[in-house]
Amino acid sequence: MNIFDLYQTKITKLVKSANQNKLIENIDNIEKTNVDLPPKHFDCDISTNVAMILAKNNNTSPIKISEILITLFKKDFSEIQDISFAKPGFINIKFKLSFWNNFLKELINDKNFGKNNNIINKSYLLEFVSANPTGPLHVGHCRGAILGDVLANLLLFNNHTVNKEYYVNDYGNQILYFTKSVYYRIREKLYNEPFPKDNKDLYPGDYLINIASNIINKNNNLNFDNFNEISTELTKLSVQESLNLIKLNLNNLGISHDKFISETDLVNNQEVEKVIEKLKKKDFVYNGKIKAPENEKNSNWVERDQLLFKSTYFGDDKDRALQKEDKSWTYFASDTAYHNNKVERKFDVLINILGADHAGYIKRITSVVEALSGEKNKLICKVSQLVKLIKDNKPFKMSKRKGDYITIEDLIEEVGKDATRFIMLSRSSDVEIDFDFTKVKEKSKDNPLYYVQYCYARISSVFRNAQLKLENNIVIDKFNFNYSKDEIKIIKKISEWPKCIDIATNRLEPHRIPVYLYELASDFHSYWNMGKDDQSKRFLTKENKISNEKKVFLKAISNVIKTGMSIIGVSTPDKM
RNA sequence: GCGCCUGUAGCUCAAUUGGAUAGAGCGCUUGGCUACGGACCAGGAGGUUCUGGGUUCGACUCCUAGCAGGCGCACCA
Repeated sequence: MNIFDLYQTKITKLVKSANQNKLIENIDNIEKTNVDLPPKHFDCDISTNVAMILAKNNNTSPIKISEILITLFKKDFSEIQDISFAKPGFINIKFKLSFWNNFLKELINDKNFGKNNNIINKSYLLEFVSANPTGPLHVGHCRGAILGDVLANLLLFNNHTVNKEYYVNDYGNQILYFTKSVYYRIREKLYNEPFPKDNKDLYPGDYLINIASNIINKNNNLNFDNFNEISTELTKLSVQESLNLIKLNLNNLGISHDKFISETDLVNNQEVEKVIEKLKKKDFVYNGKIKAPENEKNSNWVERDQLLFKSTYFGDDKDRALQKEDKSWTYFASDTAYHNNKVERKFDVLINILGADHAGYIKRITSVVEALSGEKNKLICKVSQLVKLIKDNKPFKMSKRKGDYITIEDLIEEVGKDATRFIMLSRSSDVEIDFDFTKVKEKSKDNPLYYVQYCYARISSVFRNAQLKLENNIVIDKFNFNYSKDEIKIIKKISEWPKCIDIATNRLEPHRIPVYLYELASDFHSYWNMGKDDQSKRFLTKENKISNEKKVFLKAISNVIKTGMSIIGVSTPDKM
């Protein structure tokens, strides 16, 4: 139950009937009203701006409107204890205890408390990670990976359908160089030939040695004497080995995709030609030249005639190349084919999670999706900003070349899966994260993750001491508890949970969940410590018994913590 | 030069789609453990929300013009 939505509906209804009874003449902008949380220093529970909204069109003052509405409220809503007007025009409502008792009664055994049951379910295609299959993932990749995974969890929690996909860029020059690198490592192993370290195009990382060994061991029928003869086969094997590493990384982070889509397959199945025909028919493809960029280092700019997509039509800076000089497809062309494939599968919404370094790509890919689907905003691109690594108080630049980078394996080993997920999620994805590797290791004790987990562990401990099981449903007939002000404060916080989920889902901003959970945990710890001075705030009696009132209170808190933590994909241990 | 992101307390960040007196953590500072687990809590100091203009009853939030930092700007992927 979202009490804010509930009251929004109630208020709208009330205003409409006031309108029919000629009490309020003009209610055109009734949609603009909202129901919100009042500031802390007001002794009330919810607040609405409806009087200010209606005052304008009716050419009157908010106080006049509020007088009418308050009278109606008092008549119709028995759960209201107090309702008042506050400058500059808010109506503040305070509920009776019975309201909060009913609220708890509804959510106490509801494992899905927070879910919005009123929204229309949609089908989503969520593409994320999609890192090149040329080696294991590094720390930079994992932010987007976690973001995507949690977005999927959020959408699923709200009953949407979600397909999680990984687009495998196993086509093009990078893959050719990667395969060649593997080839040289194989020759190094078999024939003792030194790896050409001065070739800047090759991948020097040590992990290639393992990949090479694996390929040799699994394929003793292959002849490695001539690269050209085995290049197709070797590409496949090398990509496969890379993907195994990547899947292992993702698995360590608790992430799994439903589907891996191969770029090579799309190209081999003529999907690129198909989509270009489709775009040509709509007159979005032509042969032409691109203008040189206006930066300084364009002295060696070569103007070429190329097959171009008319992305300027959709507001892009320039049209984008689909074909290279040698007539092979650009990355953008095959990605267009992939997105056409997505469009043809008829999802309601497409979402791509991109790293900040690919943000410049968004305009052209959303343009092409609009061209193909005829729908604006069919594709939503979510950018995850950089993770700035800091080591020993210095920025730490990762370099694959030097073998100087932090892998996901390092990270999980040092920090742990749960802490990694929690930290990566606790900031808005629009903001860069400082990830101080040294500090996170040292200070893992005062990590916000533990603060929230500790809350759950404390509640578990109370139930354990009372010989009860926290996960069992609570069976109580009468909810007429006399909660104190400090308890109501936490119950009110719980009532914000559905709103938090709503906003996080609608705006695709999962960071709101760890932020909320931290606040809830903070309120709880604060209450817990009150028990030291005040017997009535202790959960257990001397005989280790717990009252129904306290049982319900704790269960409600633990439900929200548990649900929230499972959405962000971290554990809630009973003991720490 | 252009595009995207960011600019809030000394530092790292929140701020419920435009609400009322802008909140946390760290750091600084004063207190609290014969414990329902102190991985905790209570208090204090700390703000011209980068700047100017605009819209609005109301702006950290929207518009506009700047300033500063980050990322990107070819046929790489």
